[in-house]
Amino acid sequence: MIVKDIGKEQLIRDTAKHLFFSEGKLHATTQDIADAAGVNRTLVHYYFRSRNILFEQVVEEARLDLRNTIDSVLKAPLGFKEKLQKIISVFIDETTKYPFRELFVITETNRNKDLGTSKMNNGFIKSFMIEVKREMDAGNLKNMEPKQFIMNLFALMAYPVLASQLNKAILDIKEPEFKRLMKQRKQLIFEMLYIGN
Amino acid sequence: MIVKDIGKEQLIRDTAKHLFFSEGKLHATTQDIADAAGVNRTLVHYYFRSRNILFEQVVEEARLDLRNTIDSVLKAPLGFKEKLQKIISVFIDETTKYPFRELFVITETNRNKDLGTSKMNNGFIKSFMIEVKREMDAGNLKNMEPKQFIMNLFALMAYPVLASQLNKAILDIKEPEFKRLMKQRKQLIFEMLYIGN
DNA sequence: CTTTTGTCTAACATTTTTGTTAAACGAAAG
DNA sequence: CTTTCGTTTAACAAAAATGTTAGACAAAAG
Repeated sequence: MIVKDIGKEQLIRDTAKHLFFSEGKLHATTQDIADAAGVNRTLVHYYFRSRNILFEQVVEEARLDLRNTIDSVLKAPLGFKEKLQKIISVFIDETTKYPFRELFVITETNRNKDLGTSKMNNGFIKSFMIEVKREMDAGNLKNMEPKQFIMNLFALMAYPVLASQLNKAILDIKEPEFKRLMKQRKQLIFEMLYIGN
Repeated sequence: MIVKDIGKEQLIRDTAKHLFFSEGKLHATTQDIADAAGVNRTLVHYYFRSRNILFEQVVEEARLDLRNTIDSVLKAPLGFKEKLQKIISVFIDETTKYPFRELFVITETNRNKDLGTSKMNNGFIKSFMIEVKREMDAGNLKNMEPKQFIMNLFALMAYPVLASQLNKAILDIKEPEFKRLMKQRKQLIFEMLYIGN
């Protein structure tokens, strides 16, 4: 992992993120984090006072990153078709980079039902849903409730990476083939959803 | 929760499963489990000797249940169309009953990469993939690699429930509406995948 | 040079979770 | 009735994880 020299505080935060989001070690202890960062465990407490504070910060960053990722593409000034392609592209790139980030947010959002709710929803989704409805009326998308469309979109983008180990096990495939399949998916997902031309 | 009188051992196992799979409390301690089961914590150790043994048993049961669910429908002697409908129906019913079971299996399969692999894959998926290929050639399914089709299928079935809290947050909906949307999905997923008549 | 300041660490303390033991209890067998 | 045997529990022990303190250290300020 690339290490910034800017400071141990950021190093610790980044390492925690790396353990949680890239390696999927959801139960990593302060010791695990310190070891991975190559610092003394006490330093974690020096900067964050408690594991929980570090934890909260990282969860919050994850939730924000996820939300920003979604927002930044939803509000892009593009035609629907191009926007949809961009959403898929950006989201899959992000997901590949941090395969477990969404799993992490899911787990934490489940654990603390109230906390996440208010911080995720925003106006962009609503205006995107209106666009979706318009495209359905125009015959470019299969007709359904826009909310269903969005759930389908996220499902197709997120699930395969999220459950990559399980998918590999069920389909009996190894990493190289899995990588190849993931590459195909940007185009594939678009084709599954967009039936216009 | 309905409690069988058959014995505390099974009660403890069931309670653990309930906490893990239905409530999503992935980090429940022996104390949590004992409290939820209404038994003394020592009893957990009396029957299972260690938390880890109980844990392994429950993971194994989950993996087996998931595999059995998949197998039982895959090998059903039905035409493809009916089989696909049945797969979706059974899987969604199961997922609704144990919303976190797959999340749990995913998390654990991630944690212990080697363990799960061998125990999940089996012949039924392979023969199902052949059926899928045949239906693609017949023009009843959009043409793609069968493995992609299966990932799409699982994604559409599993993700919305798995990430229900996140979906509710993003789409700004409450439980009743979410339930309604879930009910619609059996038909919807089928229609998205099966383009024949 | 010495003082200050922020960073870092070892040693210690506390809390949380897990695991063990010895004994209590009640039902069924003798 | 008393013995046996599986179940259950309280009390104790150990381990794992978190949190605190006092002081070392080095670089910058005086």
